[in-house]
Amino acid sequence: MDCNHEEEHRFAAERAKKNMPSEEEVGEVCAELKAISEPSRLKILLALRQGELCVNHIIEAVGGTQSGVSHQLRILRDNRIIKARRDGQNIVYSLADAHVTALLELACAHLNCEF
Amino acid sequence: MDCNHEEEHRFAAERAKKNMPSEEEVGEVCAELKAISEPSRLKILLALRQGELCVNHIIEAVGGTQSGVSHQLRILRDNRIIKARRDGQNIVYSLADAHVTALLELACAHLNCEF
DNA sequence: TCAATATATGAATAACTATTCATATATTAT
DNA sequence: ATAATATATGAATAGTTATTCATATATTGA
Repeated sequence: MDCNHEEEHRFAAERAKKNMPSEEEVGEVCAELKAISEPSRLKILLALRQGELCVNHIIEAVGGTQSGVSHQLRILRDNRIIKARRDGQNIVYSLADAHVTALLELACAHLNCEF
Repeated sequence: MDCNHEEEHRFAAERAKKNMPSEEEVGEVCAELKAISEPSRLKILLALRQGELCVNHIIEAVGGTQSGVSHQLRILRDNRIIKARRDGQNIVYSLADAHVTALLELACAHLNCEF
């Protein structure tokens, strides 16, 4: 279990241990990332980069069933990735904030999906 | 199934559909994000922000079993989130590139884990 | 070559999650 | 009030994934 590396490694290990965020904090960041990390949900988010959309427009853009999309929307909403407002019969969804937008752009940056 | 919203919504829906990346592209981005989005793996990545670490140092920093950590390391390596080099008996891991570092920083940005 | 150490891996299980189906709620128009 | 439309939700299932245990591989030193 011992490591004969240079001193710098041991220091890095100690710093890492000392600075490791709590389980709770790690869990929060993971929950946010995980909400983004599923194809069906990522597609919804990519669609919303064009601007706010009501549910049937989202379904048009990403495909899938009404129920399925609605379930994914709930997960995204619960994780504050998107926000909803009612407009008559429709519920209109949009990206929650600039932080989410930035995450999306960075995630796509190394692909050619620069739309 | 029809939506009586303003014109701008319909345009957004059409743009979204037209610009939606392929299933394959979406899958690639998701795979990368998903690799980051598990507590055990995120902790490994946070530890590696301090600099390269060999496996037993990683175990020290994040906790868990040798086997468990090794399995997570493989997933991170397969997804090119981290890279490995051998140094004698040890394998030394580090973050793969600046893109990963940027993703991590952004993911943590809205928490207080600014270490 | 043998023992010791460090790391990896296959298989099994248990926990988690996406999807589907059926149904419920809420809004608008008649 | 009723019908029609839009959206949400609970339950069930099927697929996925993390974790554990046992074992394998690779490197070093004796």
